[in-house]
Amino acid sequence: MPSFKGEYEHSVDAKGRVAFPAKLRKSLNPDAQENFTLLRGLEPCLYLYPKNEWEFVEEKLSSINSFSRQGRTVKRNFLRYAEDLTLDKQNRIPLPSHLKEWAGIEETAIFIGSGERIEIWSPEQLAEEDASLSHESYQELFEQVMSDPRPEDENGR
Amino acid sequence: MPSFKGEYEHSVDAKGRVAFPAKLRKSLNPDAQENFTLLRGLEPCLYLYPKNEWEFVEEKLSSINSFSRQGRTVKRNFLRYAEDLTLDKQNRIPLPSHLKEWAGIEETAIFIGSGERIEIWSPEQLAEEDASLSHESYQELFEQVMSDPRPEDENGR
DNA sequence: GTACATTGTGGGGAGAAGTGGGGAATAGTG
DNA sequence: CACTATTCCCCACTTCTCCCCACAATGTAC
Repeated sequence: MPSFKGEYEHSVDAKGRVAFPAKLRKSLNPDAQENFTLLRGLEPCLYLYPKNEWEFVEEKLSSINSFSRQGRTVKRNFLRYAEDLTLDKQNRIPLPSHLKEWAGIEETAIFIGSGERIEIWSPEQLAEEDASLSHESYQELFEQVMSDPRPEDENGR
Repeated sequence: MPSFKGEYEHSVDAKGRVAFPAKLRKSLNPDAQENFTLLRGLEPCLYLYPKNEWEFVEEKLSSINSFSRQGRTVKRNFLRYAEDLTLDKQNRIPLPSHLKEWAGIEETAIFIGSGERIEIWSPEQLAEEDASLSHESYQELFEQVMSDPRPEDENGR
């Protein structure tokens, strides 16, 4: 199954709508039917999961113990900022204002295909993230991660 | 299965299109059906994977944990600069402008068959890379890499 | 050598994608 | 209940991508 890839910069209009990139649309699983879940990422960006991939995330979440302090904390703070949304007839998504503000997205949004999910960044936050990653350190990290078999972690999403 | 080999120099036209070398075309797996993924290389060149080879790369990527910091950094920075593309009816590929600029490719592109993938270089960057590799150091490196059995690393792509 | 096929190179334009606005329908508030 | 705010639907325009065409150069077969 093809995964999301590429970087696309689009305008966010006055109503908070932004076009979902046509090339990313081609990588959507037909079962997902343009239904997504959008939430805060671990960096200052948003994570956009199509429905079929979000189901794996929920499966993982449901295996967490809701009665442990750690489990409750993770579930609460992961899910409280999540929202379901769908593409409109012009293939745009409405960015909820609380998520847009949190990620610092104003007039421009950058979509980054990252395998099973899509990240949505503001140009400023992305530039900061990029500035903190040198080519040398990326190269080392790449070689380390790509040559590391680590079969135990293979279902992490 | 035959692998890509050889070096071919072609013109890039004003629309960013460049002919895919006919001899490399003969080494394509018919299953790939002229579908490719193009991305930034680790050196200042582009990597072009036919679909069937890219699938192995994606398989490796999907085994990386998207919730670990290292995992998500690698996925983001590897996939954000990747794009799917297909040959047109004249067997040309459209080089996306962001990749073309990054690799310093202007009016001429050099294709280098490198086994399971193809590298695309600008003449200037290739000349620099060549200048920094003396025949002696290449010879040593060659003997070291080719005489090192290391079967664990053989799936790296 | 010639004739034909294949490969490489460049241009025009139709259709897809991106962008923005108005107004109807729905949800929220007092 | 009435009023306001938000969401959703539809439309229109601009820009970009991709399809098609044509010609020149090179390779292959006879």
